Order: sequence, then C-alpha cells, then structure tokens
Amino acid sequence: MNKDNPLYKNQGIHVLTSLFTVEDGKFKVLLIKRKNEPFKDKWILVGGACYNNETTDDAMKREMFEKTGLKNINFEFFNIFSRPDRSPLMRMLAVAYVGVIDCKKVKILRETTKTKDADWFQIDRIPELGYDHKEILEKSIEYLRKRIFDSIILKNLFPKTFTLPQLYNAYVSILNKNIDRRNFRKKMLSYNIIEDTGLYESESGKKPAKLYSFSTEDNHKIIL
Amino acid sequence: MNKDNPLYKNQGIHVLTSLFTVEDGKFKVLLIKRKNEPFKDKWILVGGACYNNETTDDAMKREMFEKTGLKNINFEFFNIFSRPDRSPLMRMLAVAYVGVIDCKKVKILRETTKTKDADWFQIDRIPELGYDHKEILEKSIEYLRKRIFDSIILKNLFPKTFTLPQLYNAYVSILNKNIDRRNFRKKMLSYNIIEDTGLYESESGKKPAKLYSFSTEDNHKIIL
DNA sequence: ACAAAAGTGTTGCATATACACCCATGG
DNA sequence: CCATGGGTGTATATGCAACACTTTTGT
Repeated sequence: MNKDNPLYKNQGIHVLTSLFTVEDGKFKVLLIKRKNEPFKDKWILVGGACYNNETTDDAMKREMFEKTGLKNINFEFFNIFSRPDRSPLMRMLAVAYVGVIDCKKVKILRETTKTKDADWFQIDRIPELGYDHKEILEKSIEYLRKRIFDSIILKNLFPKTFTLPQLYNAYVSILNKNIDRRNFRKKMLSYNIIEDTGLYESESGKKPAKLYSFSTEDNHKIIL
Repeated sequence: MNKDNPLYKNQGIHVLTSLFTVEDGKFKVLLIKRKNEPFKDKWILVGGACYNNETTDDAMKREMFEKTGLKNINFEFFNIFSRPDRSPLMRMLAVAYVGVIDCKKVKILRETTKTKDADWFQIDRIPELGYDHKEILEKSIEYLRKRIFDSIILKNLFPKTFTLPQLYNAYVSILNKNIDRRNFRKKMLSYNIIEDTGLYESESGKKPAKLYSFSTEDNHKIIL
C-alpha cells in the first residue's frame, strides 16, 4: 500500500451508538443536537470521530462520556456503514453500536463544544436526523429486536433490582407486540440470568412483585 | 470534528476476506504471500486497503479480483478489528469478511505487485501469518461455523449441481465433527434452499446420487 | 453375489405455545 | 369486599436427536 496514493487519504472513522431506553412504557433513543456544521441544529445519534490511537470500543466510551457524561455503559457492536459520501467533509466509515440504559441514570446531558442539547425520543416520533443516522437507527432497532431474546443486552435498562412485570413491559415496548406473560416468565427464569433477591417492591393497591437482579454468574444457557 | 487534529490523521481501512473451500474433504483457506514490507514473505488473508471513494464491499470485490482474478464471489461481513497497532505503518481499521468458494473455480492466482504466490491451506496447518490475520482467521472460522446452518453461506462451494452426500461431507469437514446423515438430509430438504434437478451423478461402483442445485426462489425458511 | 455408498421412517425428548384461574395487597 | 395487578400449571404442538435397514449400481 502506497501511503501517498490520494485514494487512501482523508479517511476517518465515526463511532456511533443508538442508546435506547424504556421510559413510561415508551421505547426511546437518545439523540443529540449538533451545534456546528455540517448538520447544524440537526439531531444525531451519540458518537463522534475515533482517534488514531484508540480502538473503536474505546472511542465509543470516550465519546459517550464527552457528550453525555455517561460511563460504564455496555455497547454491542453490530455493523459498519461505509458509503463514501455518508459524511460531507471527508470519507468517514461509521462503526455502529447498540446500547440500552436506565434513563434515570442520565441526569446530566452535558453541553459540549459540539452538542447543544440531548434528549430521549420515542421511536415512532423521530425527527429528521443528520448524516445517515436515520438508516443507522433503523438498523439498530432491527438488531436490538433480533438480539433481545438471545442476550442480556437489556441488563443496564434497570436499577440493580427490578420486577418481572417491569422486564416484561420493557420487552413488549421494545418489540412493539404482545407476548404471553406466563411464557415470558418461564423463559426468563429458565435462562438463569436473573435471580430472586428475596425482596419485594412496595407499590400500593396491588400485590407486591418480587425483586430480581441480573445474575453475575455464568451458568445461564442464553447465547451471548 | 477538527480535520487538522493529528489524532484524526493517518487512518486507513483494510478489507479482508477469509476465503474458504473444501478440497478432497479438507477444510481450507486461501492465503497469499506478501512481496513487500511490512510482513514480506509472510502469508496473509486476501485483501488490501479501501479507497476513499468506495464502500468496503466494493473494495473487497476489487481486491479479490486484483489479487486472485476471482469475480462474483459472495462475501459476508462479520466483524471489525480496530487495535491501533495492528498494522505497523499507520492505523488501519480491518473490515473482515467470510466467503466460501469452489476451489476448482480458482484457476489463476495472479502474481500482482503485492503478492508473490497464493495457495489453499488446510485449517489445521496454517503457517505464521502477517499482521493480526491469525486472530482474524480464527474468528472467521468461528463465524462460519456459527452461520453454516442459518444461511446459504456455502452456496458458492459447489458447481451448479451437487449431491447431498457432497454437501454433507462439506459440513462435516467445516464443522470438524460428525453429523447424523439422515437428520442432515431432512434438515436441508426442509429448508427449501435446494432443489432436485432430476439428474444423477455418474460415479462407478455405487448407487448414483441425485443432483441438486441451490434454489433461486425465496420460499425457504432459513434465516439469511 | 458382493462391495460401496445412497436413500429412507419412527420414536422419544425437549422446547415453545396456547390458554384461565387464584392470590396478595391497599384502599 | 373489591379493584388491581402478580403469580402459577397443564395440555398440545413443534422441532431436534437418536437410531438400522433396504436399494442401486458396477464389478
């Protein structure tokens, strides 16, 4: 490879995460408003450019922290987007991730030099997005739905403990279709990925639900 | 993104394919010998650098043709490899593909400015490889084995027609384990991805096997 | 007739689905 | 005692794994 060939120059790497949550029974994604050109004032997914001395995973962690103040989020890489004209300034290969988080953990959405604002948007009410982020978001949703029963991709959606009805409602919101409650419960418990804490929620007016937590053990049968 | 930030500069994209075949019952991968530094005289996977005006898919097609003379091969993207030091000259993100082909179609393995030689290597007799291609190859094998029953990733392994025993032997070679012949046959036929041509092979000394071809119809139940 | 490989069916087991009633709580 | 939502069990269907014998051909 001849480094001076102009066809090899001016290439960069974008890292992006479709960061999802479920809030009030609504499936939502975190979007950030751009402050500068290109795509000034357009909403986009969380992310940015990868430095040449870091892995894409590290870049994504850094970008997530810089743009939202969030740390220790689990992402799952799922695809790349390589259309040469997907970014106007120069060729930027997009490396796309999916993440899921408890929206209550997102207290501060920092204003940075590059972002004006950040907010959760319902999946069926997405505004016009900058870059090719609409397409990436659609593929992210598809990926999340495909993986939701084969991985513990939702493990950061809740506080330490949660009830099975909460988990059930999250699945229904994300998949946007009904699931049999009894079969869901059986399936989840058979995976051995959640364990009974012995505690109960204290809501009023109804039977208290058991509190579960995600298991740290690796004795589950689920495919990660 | 400030284009002049040195941390954004000197980045490139490698596209790579682990191109597999089954020859004489042996699971093999195509390797190419490098002519120049870095990794002069080391064997590596087929691939090269992506131009800034092409998708990675297009780059991979171009590289495959330039290095091996092969066209119309189906690849399946499976992962990226982003360690910043994986290539010595500068940061090169690797975009990795898996492909499977009939080794008899590979007649001419062209000598190019960058390759001295090319050959099929048995999976259990892989020489030392340049770059991080050993790791990429291992992950490719893992991916192929995981996908082999959920996709028609093998559809280019054979000439237009093939027998079920041939297909069975390919699966056994690639997975490196025994499969029940009867169940394999039932599974393959139930997918509706292959169809009976009405023809028979003409071997001697044994019962002739039916010739099948991969179906062009989309009425199969297999997940692609 | 024999060697060599192709072709074929059934049973049991595990998993997924469909479905309806009782229970515990707070008000 | 009632309204609300939590929790449970069974019967059926489907998919997968285990397993052995018969058929066709060329020699």
